[in-house]
Amino acid sequence: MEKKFGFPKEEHLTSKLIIDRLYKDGASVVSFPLRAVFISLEPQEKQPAAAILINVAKKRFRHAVDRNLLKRRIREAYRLNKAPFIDELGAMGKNMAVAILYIDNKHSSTEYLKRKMAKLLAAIIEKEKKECANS
RNA sequence: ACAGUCGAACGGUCUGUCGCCGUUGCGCUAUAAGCACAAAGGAGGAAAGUCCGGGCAGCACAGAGCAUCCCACUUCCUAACAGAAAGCUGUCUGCGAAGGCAGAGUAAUGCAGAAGAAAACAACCGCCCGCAAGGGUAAGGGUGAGAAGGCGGGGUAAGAGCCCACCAGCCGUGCAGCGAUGUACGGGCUGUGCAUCUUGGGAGCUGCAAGUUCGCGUAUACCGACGUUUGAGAGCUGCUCGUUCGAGUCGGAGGGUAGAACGCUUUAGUCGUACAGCGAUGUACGUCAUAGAUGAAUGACAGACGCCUCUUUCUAGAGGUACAGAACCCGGCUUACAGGUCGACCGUUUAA
Repeated sequence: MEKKFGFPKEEHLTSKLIIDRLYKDGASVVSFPLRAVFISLEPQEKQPAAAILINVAKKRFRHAVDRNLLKRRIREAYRLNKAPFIDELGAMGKNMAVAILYIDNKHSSTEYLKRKMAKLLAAIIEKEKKECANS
């Protein structure tokens, strides 16, 4: 049985090539204080449905401790909310690379981030569906 | 008891749910490898700033000269240092324990300098001698950080180390100290700061995105300049000399890759004991093995307990719980920090 709430290394986005493409061509969705940049990829074997990158800008939080705390909270928010998102992607037969950026200058609680994360992921699916319908 | 100085060490604990990282064990599948399960681990005193020093790595290294940069009381420690220890001299703060700051040399040149009469072969006012011309004079004057070493006495026409006592500085000798230096005696008679400079010691350059190996992939197609002993160009620290290599090199334009492993954690290592030393530290023996990520793990959430402050119906409530996150590794420095602990010492008060 697959673990529902895991976040193994395969789901981290690490390829420099894909990251460059993502920032260049990716579509964007905002659910304040989160912003997602994403791009759909050709499905490949042995690849998870979604690869995620979390980023908190040094410009907004000067200390590494603050950035780490936010990245961890965002990661938890994603980990606990990803199941429906993955299912949808599976249904559409797509792989996706997503960068999640934090665009506030203040800290946010985990509870708040969870709610916003659910919204954000739903918005990605919606936008991608529209995209498919158009093309 | 209160207030303080210096030094040392610490800087949360536990439970539950869901996760992350590498290690080890075991099982499964057909090797490679992957998957599942389990176990024990998984940020700091500053991990920070990246300011010094070293290890390590690559490249370079016949030699000479010039320049550049860093250090500067003494002895000592160290792998090394701009660091530490123990001292020395001057000065400032404090009743004190203590603490801060400065510390190679000054031969030559320059600056100070819009002050002041004068910044070192001085003479504006003043004082003295003199009819005057002129001469003597650093005691008094205002300026300045600094005015002919300070202060008192003698002395003198008035004055002056001109002479004397004491003090400061300089030189010499003796004594004490490894030494900086201190001290005693003697001597002549003495202006300040800064820069350049001088003396002594030191410095090759670049940093783990170093570097090594494997893998993937391509293209020198094209254009321009110079050139093969009439030597393009490159290396040798920044320059010069000198020297070595040398048949391609440089620029434009364009193409490909950006995955993995090693480096990577065992060390100038931790802790303990003994010995040596005032001390930094060293030696010997024993002991322990303790993060290794790479778009970057070491967590999120909930609860309980500590600790601190305030309130209080006196056993509860409210609030707070810092600074801060490894990135090759060490030794320092600097900066940030809720809270409390220990040791030595100092002052005041009380008691004995």
